[in-house]
Amino acid sequence: MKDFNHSVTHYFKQEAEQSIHYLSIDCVVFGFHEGRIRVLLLRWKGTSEWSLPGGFIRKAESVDAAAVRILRERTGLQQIFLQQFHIFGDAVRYNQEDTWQRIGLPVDLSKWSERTISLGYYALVEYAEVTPRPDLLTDACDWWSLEDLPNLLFDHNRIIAVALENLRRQLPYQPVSHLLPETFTMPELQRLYETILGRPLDARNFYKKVQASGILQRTDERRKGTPYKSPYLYRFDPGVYPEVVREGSLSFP
Amino acid sequence: MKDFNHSVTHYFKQEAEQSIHYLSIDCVVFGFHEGRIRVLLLRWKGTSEWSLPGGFIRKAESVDAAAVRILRERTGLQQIFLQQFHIFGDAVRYNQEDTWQRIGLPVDLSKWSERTISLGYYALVEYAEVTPRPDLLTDACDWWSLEDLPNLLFDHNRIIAVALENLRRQLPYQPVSHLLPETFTMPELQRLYETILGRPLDARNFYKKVQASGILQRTDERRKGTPYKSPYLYRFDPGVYPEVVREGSLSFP
DNA sequence: TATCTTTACGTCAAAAATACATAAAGCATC
DNA sequence: GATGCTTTATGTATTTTTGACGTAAAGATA
Repeated sequence: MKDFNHSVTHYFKQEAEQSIHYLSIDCVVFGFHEGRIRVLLLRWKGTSEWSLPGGFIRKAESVDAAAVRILRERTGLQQIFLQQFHIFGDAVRYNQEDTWQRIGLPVDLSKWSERTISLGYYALVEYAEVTPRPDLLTDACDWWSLEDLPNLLFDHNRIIAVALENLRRQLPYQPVSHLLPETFTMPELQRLYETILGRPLDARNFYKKVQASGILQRTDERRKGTPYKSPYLYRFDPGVYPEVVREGSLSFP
Repeated sequence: MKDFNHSVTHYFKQEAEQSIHYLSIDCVVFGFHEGRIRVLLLRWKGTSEWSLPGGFIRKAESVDAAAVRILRERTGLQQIFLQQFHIFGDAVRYNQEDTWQRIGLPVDLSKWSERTISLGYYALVEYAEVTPRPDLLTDACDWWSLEDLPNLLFDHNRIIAVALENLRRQLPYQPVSHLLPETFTMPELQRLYETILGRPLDARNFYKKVQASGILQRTDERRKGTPYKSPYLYRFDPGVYPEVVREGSLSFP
C-alpha cells in the first residue's frame, strides 16, 4: 500500500505538472440601445485594433469572481449578471504572430506565450449605467453595434458569435431585465426580443403573451416626448419575473 | 512607443504568470440501459470510494481532444459525442484534506496541490458498446444508476447534477441517438425521454409527435422475445435527425 | 381457445399560436 | 381648432398544437 501510494502520488504529480495552463477570461458585454444590441470593445493603445475586454484569472480566485472583477473595472458596475457560455481551448485559436504584430508587441512574445485557454462569459448590462473605462493596455472603451463589428483581434469575432448563439438559445432562461432600464415601454421590450432572436414578432401577439406571463407591472406613467401616442412605462415584477426565468416559461417559438 | 511596448510586455507577462492553473476535465458519461440513465464511475484502488472519470489536459492539446482522449481510454469507444457544459472554478470546490484521506493519499499532497479548475463535459454513449476500463489509479470502472449514486469523491455529485440539468434543458438540441443502439423500439425511445425529463409522457401523443417530426425510419423487423406484442424496430433517419437536432425542433413542453 | 399485457393508432376537446383590423393618443401642419 | 400622420393599444377569428382518452391487434402463456 505504501508503494501504491508512492507511485500514485508520483503519477498524479507528473500528470498535473503537464497540465499547467494560461487561463484567461473573455467577456462579451451585451447592452441594448436605440433598438440595437451593442457589445463593449477596447481599442489597443496606439493602434486601431479592437478586442473584447478580458483578463487573467488569479491564483485561488473563483473564475466567476474573476469575471466580475474584470468587468467591474471596465464598466464601473457593481452588480453584473454574468453567464459562462463556452471554453475556447483549441490547440490553435488564432494566428499569434499576426495578432502580436497588429497590437504592436514584439513578435517573440508569441514564442514565450503558449496557447491560452479562454473562458467565455457574457454579461447583460444596462447600457446607460455603464461608464466605459479603458485599461492599461487600451486607450478607448466603446460600445459597438453587433451589425458593424470590425475585424477583431484574437478569435473575438467568433467568441461574440458563439455568445450570441448561446444567448439566443437560452433566452427564456436569461434575465433580460438587466438589459433594460428600471422602466421601459412595451415596444422597447419587443424590439429587444426581436433583435436577440433575429426575427420580427407580431406586436399584438407579443403583448398578449407578455401580459399573460405576468412578468410586467404597468406604471401610471407614460413616456413623454415621443412623436406620437405616448406609450405606457412598465417595470419587471420582482415577484414574478425570477420564477418565469427559472422555469424558462416565456418563450417565442 | 518603445517604452509603451516594453511596459505592456512586462504587464502582460506579469498578469499571465499569475494566471497559471491546474486544469482538469471531468466527464459525466451518460448511458441508458433497462430504462435507466447510468453514469460511468471509477473506484479508487484499495478503497470503496468512487469518482467520475477525468484527467488532465496536456500542453498544447485542444481541450475537446483531451476529453475525447480521456474517455477513449475509459470506454474503448472511438467516436464519442461530447458536450462542454460548465466550468467548475470556485476558489474552494471541496474539502481537499478530507478527499485525499478518503482515497488514501498523503494529506500533505493537498498542500502541494493548489485548487484545480475543472472543465465539465458530458458524453452520450451507447451503453452496450462500452467496455469499461479502469486506469492506473482505479481498480473498477462501472455503470451506476443515477438514482442510487454513492457519495462521490471531490464535488462529483454536484457535477453530475449540473450535467443532468444541462442535458435536460438542452434536450431538443442534443443527439440522444448516441444513447441508443442502431435499432430500438418506440417505447424504448419514450422511456429515454421520460427518464431524462424526469416525468412521464403519454405514449399516444409521444408516438404522434415523433412520427410527425420524421426523425425515425421504421424497419420491417420487430423485436423478438418480448413477452407480449412484439414492437417494431426503428432507426434514426440520418437525413432528417441532424437537422431536427440543430433546430431543436423536437421538444416536449 | 381464452387470458393477459403490451403495442399501435385514432378521435375529440382544450389550449396555444398565428393572422389580421381598427380605434385612440399625441404631435405637426394648415 | 380641424386634419393628417404615425405609433400605441387592444380584440377576434382561424389554424395549429397539445393533451386527454378509448380501443383494437399482436404475441406469449396457460
